[in-house]
Amino acid sequence: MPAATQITEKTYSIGQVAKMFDLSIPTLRYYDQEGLIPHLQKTPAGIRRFTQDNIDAVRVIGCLKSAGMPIKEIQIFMQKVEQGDATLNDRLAMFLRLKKQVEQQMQALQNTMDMIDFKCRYYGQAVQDGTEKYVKKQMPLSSLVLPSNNK
Amino acid sequence: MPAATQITEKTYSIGQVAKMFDLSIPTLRYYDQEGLIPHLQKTPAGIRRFTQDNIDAVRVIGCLKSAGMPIKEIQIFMQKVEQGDATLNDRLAMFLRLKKQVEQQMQALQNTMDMIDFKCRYYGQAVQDGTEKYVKKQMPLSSLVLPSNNK
DNA sequence: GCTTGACCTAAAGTTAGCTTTAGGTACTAT
DNA sequence: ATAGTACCTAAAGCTAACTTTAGGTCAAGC
Repeated sequence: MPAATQITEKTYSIGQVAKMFDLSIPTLRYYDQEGLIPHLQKTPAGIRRFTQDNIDAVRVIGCLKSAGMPIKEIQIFMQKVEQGDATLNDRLAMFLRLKKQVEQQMQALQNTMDMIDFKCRYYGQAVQDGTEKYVKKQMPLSSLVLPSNNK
Repeated sequence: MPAATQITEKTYSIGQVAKMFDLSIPTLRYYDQEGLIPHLQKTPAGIRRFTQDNIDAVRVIGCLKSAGMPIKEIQIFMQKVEQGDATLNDRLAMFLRLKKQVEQQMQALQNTMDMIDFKCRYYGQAVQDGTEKYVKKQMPLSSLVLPSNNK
């Protein structure tokens, strides 16, 4: 064994991380300020150094955000991450809940897509006719039935 | 033929429409103010009366919003609706563009779902192990490959 | 030794999309 | 006629998620 077993992990500057994720530097600082990046360290001079774990956290933030989760809730999740193994159950429960929410979002987006497809057909015909007059009666919006909300 | 052919279409109050779509009354007024509801009429006393067309417009607003379209753009679209048949091409083009955007959103949401599924498996194992220690090495986040961005 | 570029903090500013407030009008039933 | 309910406008207020501003540190290269 070496006398000084200091495994200095590779780290990245805030600018490098910003480019990786196409985020602005102030945004990353804001995330840090809000406690969204567990265990993010600074050099004695006060410069942030991102470890792989920190980078993974930024990736998870992106995921949670695109699932529509507000910053405050992401904060709560990251606090649980900081608390270690005692919160594993909570974190699993959180992702299971999130999965259901995202399933609903996908269904909602599919409904939106159905409406858009309808409108594409509608306006496709209207453009052919040169007027909306005929298509308006033959393809009323009411002919687009919303899918039953199966629970 | 009757002497006075006044086809008085059935109309709805703002409160009724609010309930139909589960929107607040101020929200509907705000939409009207922003010009999102073409041809919305008021009684001489200034009370809004929603025709079927107006109600269809509210439904379309909901669709465009859930497609992530900002109010300002919905406004532009509704202005084209008000301009009549001359803008049919524009409106078709708009929905075709929107369709592509929503396809991308669905792909993004699928990626989010993949991450969530991964985290469910990850924390499921961690909970079984009683610690994150082992699963962290065996299932690093990097093992979740992002799908190639096929154009 | 001085300029350049990347970083820092604290605090104020911005934008979207509503919501709330304050004060008033108009049918509806008792 | 008066109480209640639903509607109205104009304007101010609110929240989230950043962004911008102002002023400063630090290490590297010329």
